[in-house]
Amino acid sequence: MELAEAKLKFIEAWGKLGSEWGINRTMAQVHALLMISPEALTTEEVMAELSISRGNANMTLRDLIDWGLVEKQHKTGERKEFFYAEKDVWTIARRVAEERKKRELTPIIKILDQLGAVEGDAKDPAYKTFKTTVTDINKLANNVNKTLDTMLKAEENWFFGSILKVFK
Amino acid sequence: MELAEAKLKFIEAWGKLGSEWGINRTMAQVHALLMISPEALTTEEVMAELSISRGNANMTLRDLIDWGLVEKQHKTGERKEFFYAEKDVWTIARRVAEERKKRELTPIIKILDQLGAVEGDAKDPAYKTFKTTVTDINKLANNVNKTLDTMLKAEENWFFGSILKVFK
DNA sequence: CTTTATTTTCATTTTTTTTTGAAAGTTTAA
DNA sequence: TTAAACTTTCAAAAAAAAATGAAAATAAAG
Repeated sequence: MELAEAKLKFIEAWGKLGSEWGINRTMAQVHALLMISPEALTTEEVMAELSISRGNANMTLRDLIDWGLVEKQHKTGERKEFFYAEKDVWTIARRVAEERKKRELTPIIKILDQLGAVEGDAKDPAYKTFKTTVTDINKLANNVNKTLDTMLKAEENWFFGSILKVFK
Repeated sequence: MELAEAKLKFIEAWGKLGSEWGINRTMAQVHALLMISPEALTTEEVMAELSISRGNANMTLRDLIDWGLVEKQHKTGERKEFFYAEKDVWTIARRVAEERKKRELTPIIKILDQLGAVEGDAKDPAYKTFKTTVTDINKLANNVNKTLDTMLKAEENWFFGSILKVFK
């Protein structure tokens, strides 16, 4: 396969995967494009490569910066801004985990805590089932939370090395 | 908080979480409703509780069955079908992991394998960056794959018990 | 069979999400 | 200053996703 073709396929696949996980397809595609670019790109280049509008490129790049996956660079003599993507996959995975934890896990745990305080008749099956389900989900969420905390502090090696042996 | 209010909040929160993770909001809500129902519900009941159409309820319930999260039940003397949700959170987590692995992880690994075979000049930075990025993502994906395999075979205890101590 | 209850399908409509592009805003350099 | 280069915003348009509902299909009962 040619590089040009492979690039297109990678961008397409990454975009699809992103959209399956609730991430805007274009954002995932811009991320893919920058990940495989050795050099930082300008907004113009991103627009041209992916055939997207200026507004879209700008907003998407800002979102990627908010996710900690892309950084703005300035080149001396150049007036334009350049965008460069983090390329270490372990760092990428950690940043994504960190953001989703903050944006989604923490809020849902807060709600589950509130719902755990529901009042009702201990003999009512509807009450019992509700309470048990919410409590169990809360426990699981807290375990995921703790595991992520550990993971976020850990070294790359944690995942690529020893961890797997523990479960053999 | 009253049970009725708590139920609504739970259904709403579960629907929101689902949509953030690429799962149709209504599907997540139907799942939430069934998880907190001690008894299996009919299509009619699901329609009424969530104010959704028959077609929507039917398709959503079928999807939940495909995900292995809900089962159809038949009651003697009753002609209607009843729907009952798995309530063990560890089983739910496993089923979801299993399905997403099959639907998303396996396909992307296949593509990454193909892209790893890209031909090019070993001195071209564009080629090098592409190759490195794709290879690294492939390695990570394979590690996630292996970890999931282990997890899927493991006991509930794996997650709720010992595992966390390993990382202390 | 025939009727009736129930489930499924899918073309159409509605809603939600994403994208566009032009105007407004900002920064830099002369 | 002023003007050109560049970035950001956001109302409107387009596209994508989800929901509706009535007709078709299926299944059970008489």
